[in-house]
Amino acid sequence: MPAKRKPQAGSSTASKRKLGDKSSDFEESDSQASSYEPSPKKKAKKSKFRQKSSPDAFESPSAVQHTEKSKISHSASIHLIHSPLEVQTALLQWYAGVHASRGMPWRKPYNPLLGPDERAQRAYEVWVSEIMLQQTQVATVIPYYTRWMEKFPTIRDLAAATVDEVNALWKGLGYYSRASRLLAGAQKAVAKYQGRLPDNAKDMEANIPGIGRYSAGAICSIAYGEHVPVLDGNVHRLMSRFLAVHAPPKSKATLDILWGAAAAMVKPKKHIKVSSAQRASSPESTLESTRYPGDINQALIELGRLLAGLYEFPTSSDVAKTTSRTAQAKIPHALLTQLVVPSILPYDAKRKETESQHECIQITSIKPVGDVIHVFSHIRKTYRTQWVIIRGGETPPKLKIGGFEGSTVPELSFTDGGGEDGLSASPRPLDAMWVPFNKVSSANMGTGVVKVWNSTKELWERDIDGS
DNA sequence: GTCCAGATTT
DNA sequence: AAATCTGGAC
Repeated sequence: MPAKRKPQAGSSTASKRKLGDKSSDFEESDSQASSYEPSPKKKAKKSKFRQKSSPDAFESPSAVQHTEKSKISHSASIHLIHSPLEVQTALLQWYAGVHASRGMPWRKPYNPLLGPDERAQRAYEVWVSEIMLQQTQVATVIPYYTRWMEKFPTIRDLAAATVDEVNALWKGLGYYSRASRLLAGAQKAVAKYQGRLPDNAKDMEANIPGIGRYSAGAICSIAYGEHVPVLDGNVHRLMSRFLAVHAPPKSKATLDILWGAAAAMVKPKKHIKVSSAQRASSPESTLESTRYPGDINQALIELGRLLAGLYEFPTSSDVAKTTSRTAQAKIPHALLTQLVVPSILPYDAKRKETESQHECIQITSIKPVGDVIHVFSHIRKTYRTQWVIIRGGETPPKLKIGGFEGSTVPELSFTDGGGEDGLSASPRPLDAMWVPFNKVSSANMGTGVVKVWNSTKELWERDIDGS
């Protein structure tokens, strides 16, 4: 998914990261389970998976370095969404608060009462926006979109236009072949479909030039309410992290997993029969009726896109390469100041009987995990990771984020590595950034997995036990 | 992202 | 020979 709906410029490191980048590989061999290999590549393109010879400092105790292309030995089921409803709820709740924030003129609330013609008009609008968004970021597209709709309010207006008129409006967007396909698509829709874009993704993709799997899914879910998935670069990034996928990002196996996950998100729920009277009185059913596939897809895209407001684990920047192992072990204690915590006991201090578990937190263990290299554009960053166990407190400590201390923790937490990420929004609990320990890699180091809030307690307790 | 041409598989 | 996959171009 190269050129596409670009993430907000300069927002964060993640926008430049290659998902599944294998610049370094640490995967704890995880004995059991099936062996899942992302698409059997023909010849051994070993060079592509450059190995990292663990430099200086220390060796990672649990990391295993592979000399061959690593195979992932775990059940493929970890890459499935196990409670789509739960995730959907959190996602839509998040989206409800941001969907209108960027003033996208093509984004309108889904109206299930619309008739065929009105839906087709919506499809036209979404279509134009989607094609423009494939190559340009939202802020830039808006004025182009507005001008376009003024000149060609309906698909019939577009169909009647000349290439020159279209190109004139497209000027500055580049990729003119898209503009000409837009025109060709409109003409075909008028000539063969009574001026209405096909109302289902399959037909749309098969018959309208310039519309592929992604666009068909986006347009049909948003305009027609069809339960079809979308997977663009943003959703790819989101789902990769959510499911802790660490594999060649473009391989068929990886794509299959991600499309499957995207499909699970919009899978229609066999709704329980509710009378309109019940619906009116039950907030539950009201929410249920609000779960339109188009909203889910847009929410996924939106969450995967800017990427600002992402969080990383507490990090100390610019640590000298020569820092000794002993000196490094002292860093985590200083990092506690980045957390919202009750009083802190020194690492080595013996806990006095009088000191309540709840009033004090204390680091009880610090272990080097190994180095993780994060490469994005021209920057190459080494994370010297340490596994720190913190004991005490009633709940997982939250990250102190400038000015937002104490605000509400959203149900969805999404984090990213990279020190230059804009840290905004509300503080996240540390455990919301939890990443399966055996999956620490360049692809997800410092990257939190989106977690549904009500599942974090369990994770927290499990981590404390060190199991 | 989509399209297309060449390679591969059934 | 049709269906599917893959890598590069726009």
